[in-house]
Amino acid sequence: MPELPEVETTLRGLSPHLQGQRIKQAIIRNANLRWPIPDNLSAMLRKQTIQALNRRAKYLLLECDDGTLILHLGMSGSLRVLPANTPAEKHDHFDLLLENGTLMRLRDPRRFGAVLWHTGDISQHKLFASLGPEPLLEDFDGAYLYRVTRKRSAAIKLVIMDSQVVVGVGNIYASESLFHAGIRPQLPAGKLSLPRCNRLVQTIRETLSASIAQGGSTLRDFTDSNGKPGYFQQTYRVYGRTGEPCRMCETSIKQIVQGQRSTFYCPVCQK
DNA sequence: CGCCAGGCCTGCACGC
DNA sequence: TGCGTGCAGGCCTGGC
Repeated sequence: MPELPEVETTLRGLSPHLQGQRIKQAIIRNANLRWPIPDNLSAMLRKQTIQALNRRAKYLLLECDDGTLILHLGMSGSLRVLPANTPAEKHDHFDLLLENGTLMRLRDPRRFGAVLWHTGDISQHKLFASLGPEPLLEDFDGAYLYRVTRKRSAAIKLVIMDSQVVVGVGNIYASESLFHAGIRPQLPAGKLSLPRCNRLVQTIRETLSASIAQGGSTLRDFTDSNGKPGYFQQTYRVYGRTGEPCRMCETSIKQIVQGQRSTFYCPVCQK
């Protein structure tokens, strides 16, 4: 369940190991991810230097000399840095072996992740062309959210999970942010006032930032082959707490389905 | 054994 | 036309 904070933590953990390093070899053990890993990827990556590592939405971007390696962790993916001779296990589908002996390994049991190669401007890539703003950058603010929700009758929870509105707000943080903002997930987006849009933007930023900060504390384990790099269990306010007492008012937390996924909320604290 | 979770893309039908 | 919306389907495995 990598959400944006896990992806950001992974980025920060990988960067010092990978930045400026030259790729010796890419190994594809199972190309069958969400989309097939391109056939020619190994040839493309050979001798490429990783100039910079970045993140857009939940995609990790390894910017190389001649193009960008796009990585997505899907539901169950994780990336680790390991010694070059570490034996691969069952769900280890992709390796990047660096000339300095470092190995970056993708493990993804459910194979919802992705490994893609793109040359040219990444914003032109099909997957990136219509993405909304990053939730932690300044162009995502209350005025923006107010403007883009005006004519939308869909539930606010679905709208903040719409990657054209804002990226990186997954199912867990959507429920959590709405709880902190005191907004009922079913509320038609167009009915939110400007102050409530301001508040919701604030709580989205805060829940994501707090989680990233917490993830940072696990970074020392990033290269530990036994650990789960950059992943962290948190205490949620509503997510997964169906029937348990609200931490604010003790009312039983409700679970509903929106857009074929579970939503959790407090029927008293959220209006 | 069956069912569910999850990210996120794709396709369909429908109404304005 | 082209969009927003609601729905379903696909991909996959581990855990209950």
